[in-house]
Amino acid sequence: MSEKPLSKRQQDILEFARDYMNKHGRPPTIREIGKAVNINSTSVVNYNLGKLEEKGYLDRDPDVSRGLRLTDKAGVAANTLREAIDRLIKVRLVGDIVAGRPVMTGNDSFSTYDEEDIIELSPSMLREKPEDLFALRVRGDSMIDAMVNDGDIVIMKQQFEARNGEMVAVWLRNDTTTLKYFFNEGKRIRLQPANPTMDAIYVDPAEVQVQGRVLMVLRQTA
Amino acid sequence: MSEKPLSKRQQDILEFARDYMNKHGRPPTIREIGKAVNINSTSVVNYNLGKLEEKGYLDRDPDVSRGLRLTDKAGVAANTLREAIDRLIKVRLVGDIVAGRPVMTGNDSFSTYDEEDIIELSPSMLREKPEDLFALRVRGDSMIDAMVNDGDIVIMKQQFEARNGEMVAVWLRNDTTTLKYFFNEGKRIRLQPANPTMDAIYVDPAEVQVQGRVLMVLRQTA
DNA sequence: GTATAACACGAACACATGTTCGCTGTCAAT
DNA sequence: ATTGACAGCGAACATGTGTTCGTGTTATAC
Repeated sequence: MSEKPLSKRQQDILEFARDYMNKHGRPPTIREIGKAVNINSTSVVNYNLGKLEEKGYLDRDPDVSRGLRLTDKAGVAANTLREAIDRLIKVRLVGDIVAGRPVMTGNDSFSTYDEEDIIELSPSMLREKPEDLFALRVRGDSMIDAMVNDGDIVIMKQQFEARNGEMVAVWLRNDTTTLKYFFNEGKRIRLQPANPTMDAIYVDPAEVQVQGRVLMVLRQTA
Repeated sequence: MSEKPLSKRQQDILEFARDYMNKHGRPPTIREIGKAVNINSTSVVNYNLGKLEEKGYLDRDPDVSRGLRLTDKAGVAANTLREAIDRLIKVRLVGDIVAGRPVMTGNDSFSTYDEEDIIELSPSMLREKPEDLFALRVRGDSMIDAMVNDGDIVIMKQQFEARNGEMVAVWLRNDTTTLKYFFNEGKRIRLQPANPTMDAIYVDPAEVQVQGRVLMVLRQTA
């Protein structure tokens, strides 16, 4: 492992490339790098990119425009996670989930929902279509029995039916939305809190509307 | 909102672009799309890209090579999130956290830790360096009072000191690692469980070793 | 001093790539 | 039959972009 430090130019190039990719979703060209880092000659940029590749900060595809990729050594992995989460939250946070009210969504997910649409969704479809994912921010501590805090973000997959044992968001006829484990016991449906010290509730199937399955719970304490 | 369905070709283009970007980290060129979707003429690809842009599935930067970006409508956000999480977990899951044992890490984080290294880390450094992030998978339900389940993944930032009110992973001299809210009360340190029905424990500062601050809790129920 | 390597510059080149244009075919509406 | 919108084709063009080459500069070692 050669521990040659990066020159200022090389650091600038790395930083610019990282920002550029975050901003534009594609790698920069040699000339774009040059302009940003005040290098007039494309060959100099090319030269330094070669050095960065030697040192393992990026990969290059020869003869391909914008053919460079930052490696983990250049510090992308953790960043992309945070940005992806930020983005998901910004884009797909379709509503809040509050005890005492049904889930309200602005536009596309549940508002256009229609009884007629409760058709069987094939499991493969669900796996393949990430568009069905959405996120809800939990307000209040009504979900505390599901180990979900005030402020937590629940990432769900939209589906209107549930299999036994899945944790789902259900809307009850008494205008309450909760997160519970779902068990269909034939004549009635058992909704089991995640907290074992709390009792299950039993409801008539007609009074239950499954809204989605809980895939992930996110809690930010920063 | 025109609800024209996408033609087969346009669906193929979207899918190919998504895969290509996941694989190569850069958008494809018109000709690459053409080859993948069996279109011989670049103008036809161009035409369909225009249609897709009209319908809001992507953005294009004119006169820029590989100047196309998929929008959220095309279902990228959720994908990148999942991949980023997978990647982070794969790369940075440095160990398990089990009640009754201190945190064990294979290589770089805590194992090389030395008493001498407990030096003040500037907050700005922490903000700037995403390398300090790491993840732990919680085993057992000893953290249940912190609203953290068996199997949850805790994303932490390595730090050896804590400010009051932060949720931290602490290692106690009795060989226990727990997640608690941290309060330094001078002579003693109060460790407060997240669950309000549980009592705080008080420990001597010499017996407490802060290992990191909890940034995020991840629970996958899929 | 000279030699050598690392770094930088600018110009020229080759080809990759987005854009444009004329043409054809299909299909539904008139 | 005619029109017009839509979809597709192929060729030509202008420009974007990676590559190469000769040269110059600076620092270090001999």
